[in-house]
Amino acid sequence: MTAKNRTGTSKAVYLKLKEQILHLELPPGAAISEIETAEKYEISRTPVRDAFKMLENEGLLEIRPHIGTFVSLIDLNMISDILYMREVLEQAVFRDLASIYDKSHEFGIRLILQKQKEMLDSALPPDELSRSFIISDNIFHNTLYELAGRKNVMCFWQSINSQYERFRTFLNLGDRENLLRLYHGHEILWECISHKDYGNLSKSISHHIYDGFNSSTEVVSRHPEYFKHGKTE
Amino acid sequence: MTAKNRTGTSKAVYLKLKEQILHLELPPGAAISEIETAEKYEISRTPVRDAFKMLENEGLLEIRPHIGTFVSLIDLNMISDILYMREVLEQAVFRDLASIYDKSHEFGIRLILQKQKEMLDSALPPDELSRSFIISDNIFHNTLYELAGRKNVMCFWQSINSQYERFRTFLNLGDRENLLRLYHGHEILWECISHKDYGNLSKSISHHIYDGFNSSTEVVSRHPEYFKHGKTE
DNA sequence: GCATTGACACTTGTATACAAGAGTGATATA
DNA sequence: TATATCACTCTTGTATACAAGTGTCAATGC
Repeated sequence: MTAKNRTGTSKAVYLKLKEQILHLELPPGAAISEIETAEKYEISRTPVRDAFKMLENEGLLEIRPHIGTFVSLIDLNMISDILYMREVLEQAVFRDLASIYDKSHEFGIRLILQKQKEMLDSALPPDELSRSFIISDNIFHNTLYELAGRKNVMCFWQSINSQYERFRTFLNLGDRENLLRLYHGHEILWECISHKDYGNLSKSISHHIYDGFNSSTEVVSRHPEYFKHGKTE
Repeated sequence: MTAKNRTGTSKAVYLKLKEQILHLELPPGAAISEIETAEKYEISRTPVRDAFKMLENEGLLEIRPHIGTFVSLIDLNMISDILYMREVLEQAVFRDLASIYDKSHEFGIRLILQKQKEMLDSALPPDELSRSFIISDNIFHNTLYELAGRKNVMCFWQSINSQYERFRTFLNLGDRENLLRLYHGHEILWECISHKDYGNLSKSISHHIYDGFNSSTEVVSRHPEYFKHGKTE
């Protein structure tokens, strides 16, 4: 973290902290101080404050004036609603994409899918595999949104996706078995789109999204302190 | 703007500026300086900067480092995608609401609708009528989301709704005739929900949302400098 | 006349000092 | 012993000084 930059310092801190939060190195509920962070990266409080505000906007931090700043607890109700939005939006967007699908779209998508398959067949260490695959997963979805002409929907989406990303990491949805299921989900998704199979498209999207989430109760109960258990309404 | 507060100053400035932007008192493209704003409200640059960042997050300001800060142009592609998301999400949420509807929901909604009717029948000056009605319009939609048990969806929604609000003001969708159409849209919407009339529900939502937007080209062409006419893709 | 250059006035980004809320714990008092 | 109070230290909020990028425009050299 060079201290010479006169621009981009805030963003660098933001990205660094975000990574640590998403990978649970900064666990939910942890206290995080402006001064501490500033000293750690040898910068002043100002860019740190900027970064904190950005993370607060994404729901990853909770700033309580004159008390402290804390990594936000995982709000299962929020996660549920995020998945709901994703389900509804993707069903609509991908249905639109299927309706305008033509052969020219094939190549780009096949390329991404093949890359994912190669990753899974490779001998990458689990941690690295997981990280690479999730990046490629995002690219896959981004590309579909873009082909459907709904780039803005994707843009907006990324701003609230952080909380779900963290949850996904927590569930350790990154092991090989889960990644394989994700990959097969992608293949099925694309089959449905390219064959304009609207009936199975909706079902495969819902399954793809909620896969893993519904079987999370057992894992969640092992770290109750990470979760917000407010009023269930 | 009291300068004695040690908390809440940023938020106050944010709300004030947001109001001015949404009501086009600060028109799209206008330059707005941190120092100027700070002097105007007799505070320092710090809370002004915070407010600017918040508005940038909502897409209402564009901060160009070392150049200046400008009220963002209205991006019609973005508006289109926002309406699309709203259409898709509301169709899903309201359909869910219809499926769990029972008589106990009736009273609260009827109360809101009656209030709106009274507004329209009153002799309020157009400006005030418009403002009050839009607030009540938001309450109406909020309540429906809440009844459907999707409060978080609404929350998230409000964070990207600002740009649409501004566009709506620009179109002068606040005149009595348009407000009446909005009101009738509400009545029809609620009829569909309470009678579980799924077929007409989707249609009336789409109509309610796009009403006014499609007839906007003429008005838009009168102020081309307010709009972003980037690549149409 | 034209192009280049450099001083200058602006902007936002960053660093730092101070203000004030909020919790903690020791101490004085009943 | 129980309780209230006050000092201390932590936090974030705000004010201000300085750094550095960017564009303007006039002066200078050709």
